[in-house]
Amino acid sequence: MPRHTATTSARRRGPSMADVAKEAGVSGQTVSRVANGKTNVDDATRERVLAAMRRIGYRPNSAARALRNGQFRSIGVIISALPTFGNSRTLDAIAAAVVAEGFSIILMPVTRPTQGEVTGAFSKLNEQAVDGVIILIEQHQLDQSEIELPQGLPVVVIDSSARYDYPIVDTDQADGAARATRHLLSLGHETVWHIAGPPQSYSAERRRRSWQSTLEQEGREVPPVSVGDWSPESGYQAGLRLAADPTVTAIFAANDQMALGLLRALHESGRRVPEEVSVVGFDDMDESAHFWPPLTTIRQSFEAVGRHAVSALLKEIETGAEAGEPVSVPTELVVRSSTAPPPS
Amino acid sequence: MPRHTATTSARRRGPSMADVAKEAGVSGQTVSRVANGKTNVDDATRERVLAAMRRIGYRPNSAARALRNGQFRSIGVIISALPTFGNSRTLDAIAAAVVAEGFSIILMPVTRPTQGEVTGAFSKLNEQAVDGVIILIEQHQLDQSEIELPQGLPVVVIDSSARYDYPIVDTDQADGAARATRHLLSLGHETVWHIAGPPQSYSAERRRRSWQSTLEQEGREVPPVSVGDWSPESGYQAGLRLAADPTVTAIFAANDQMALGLLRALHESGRRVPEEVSVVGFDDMDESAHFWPPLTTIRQSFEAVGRHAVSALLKEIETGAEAGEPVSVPTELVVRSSTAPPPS
DNA sequence: CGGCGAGATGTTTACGTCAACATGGACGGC
DNA sequence: GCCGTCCATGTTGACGTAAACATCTCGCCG
Repeated sequence: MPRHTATTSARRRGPSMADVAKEAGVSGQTVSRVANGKTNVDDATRERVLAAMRRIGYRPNSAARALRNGQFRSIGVIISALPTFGNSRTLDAIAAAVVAEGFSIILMPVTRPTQGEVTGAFSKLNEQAVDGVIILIEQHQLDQSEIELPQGLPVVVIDSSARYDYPIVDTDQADGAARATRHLLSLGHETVWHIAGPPQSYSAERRRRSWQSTLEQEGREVPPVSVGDWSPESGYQAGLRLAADPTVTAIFAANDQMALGLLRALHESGRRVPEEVSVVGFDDMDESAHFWPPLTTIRQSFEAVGRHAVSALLKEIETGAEAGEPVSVPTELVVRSSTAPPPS
Repeated sequence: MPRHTATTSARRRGPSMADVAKEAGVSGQTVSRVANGKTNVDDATRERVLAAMRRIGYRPNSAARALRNGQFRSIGVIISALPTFGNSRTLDAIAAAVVAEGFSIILMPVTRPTQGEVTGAFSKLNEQAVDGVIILIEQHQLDQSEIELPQGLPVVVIDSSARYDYPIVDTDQADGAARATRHLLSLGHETVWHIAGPPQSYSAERRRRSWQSTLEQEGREVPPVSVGDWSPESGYQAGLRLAADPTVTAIFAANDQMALGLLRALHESGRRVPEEVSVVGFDDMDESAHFWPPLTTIRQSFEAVGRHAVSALLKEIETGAEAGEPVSVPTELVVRSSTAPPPS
């Protein structure tokens, strides 16, 4: 590697407290006091320092501050499948809550949710740069074997199996799936078919199990499950098969995207929604109200999930307390035009 | 604020190089050399140090490293409307590219894209913690008056007006809109109607202008514009009005979400797509292929935009060079089932 | 067999900030 | 008028790292 002179590629360092101090004719410590809003500074002096700061464009150096305090005031988010509807919403809520607390947020994307990638995310992005971590990973083989997270770093897990020792925040998946199933049953349908998400996903599993046990509780037959991968395409494929069976009158898709594909399959097969077949989704995406027909679905509050995750993490960071109670965020049934009583 | 003893809320600092040095019986400097993969270390010594690191769980302290080097190896992303389809995709691409370069990424969300919020994002999250910034803001009043960005911090702007002095990376909006318009014209439609995005959005403006000038070039009448706000609901409202006019046979919606609302309005009004009315969208969301009918649209590569933004920024960081050439990412017409020749 | 260079390792110091302690002046009570 | 107090401000040092420089040990060549 060639040597450069200081001006070439080296970042020219910004002005430091010492520069401000010289400019204002005070000591560095006084500058520090002003920068941190301490009260024991004469008003005139404070003004002079503030003016000097503005004049030379002083910005506090967060690295030095972090080094001094042993705290970074920032939290990391390990996330996979960021552009996913739910994940991006949750991330947004997390980010908003985090900055509201005066922390900043470091994003650690992983391409695939494998064990190695996740542990790598910790070490690769030197984990000494965060005070805590939120793990937001859709489907994980993680559960296969314990993943080792660095020493005493506070961690909150969203949407995980209960295998972790860390606080968990999530939507009440079981309750949502039960609502969807009961809604269809209460309209008079004999039973409810299901297009599930990928079995590696813990949310998908919970929705599937809850759908099943709700049917069993009501003494209904449990039809075979179609398995998708959350994508509209997989919903479409499953829908094509379901549409061919005239006994199918009610379908619960594990998310809105698969419901969209399902609707398309039903249209193409000439099965009218909701007159012949009723459909319920899960998520309540922005788009769902404008599907054709507008989709009845289960709304989950990603915002609440994000907020709870942040507050749990911050509490853990401040008190040093280990894992608190898991938090379960309730869901809501949104009835639109894709459900109706079965044809008589 | 009450005083705590060291064990209470104070983050217990992890082991430092000094600890490793003592454990391995070498000097701190040698530990540093091993940590940084320098070659001038005896193999036996290196092994010993590595073992010591593992034994006591050493992690490099990035704050101290940043302080020493004057570099953070991290870049900030100022983003508004994160959960938006395009933004989350772009952010994902940015994140992937950034970590591939060994940098980490700090998220700075702003709730509204006002001048104050954006400048606040710089100072609030002490901007000394990043080596550069990518601004990803959908619609901005920013252009109203110059926003003052901190001194010599490298900046890349995505989807902005040309008012900035910073490198700009964006989709070739004009080209995309022209493709959409010409596609409809080439099917035999007399003219093309347009549902535009919000006028504050520079992308929306460019799409609208390109649609208009394409029509003018072809000597077609330019119908009045419907203005939406990107949401399916606004597309639906505009669609209701358009559907009532029997002379409307071809509509170009400025994004897929508004196209979705438009499709619903056409269905509700009993206007068949594509037999009576053709529709083209813009974005090519995952869902678009499964709209009813599957949507003809303009695909833009958010991935390419993200990648280019990162490489432009990194180049600027390394060389210190000011604003490079703006980058324009091409679009692609994806023909599906929502377009056809007009009814004869 | 003395000297010299190369490579391994140690020592010093500075990066920017802020807690802890030190200093120094003003003011009030007796 | 002397002393104790309080408040503004200054000085010192340490956080963990790594560049620069210093030292020490070999081995090789003349």
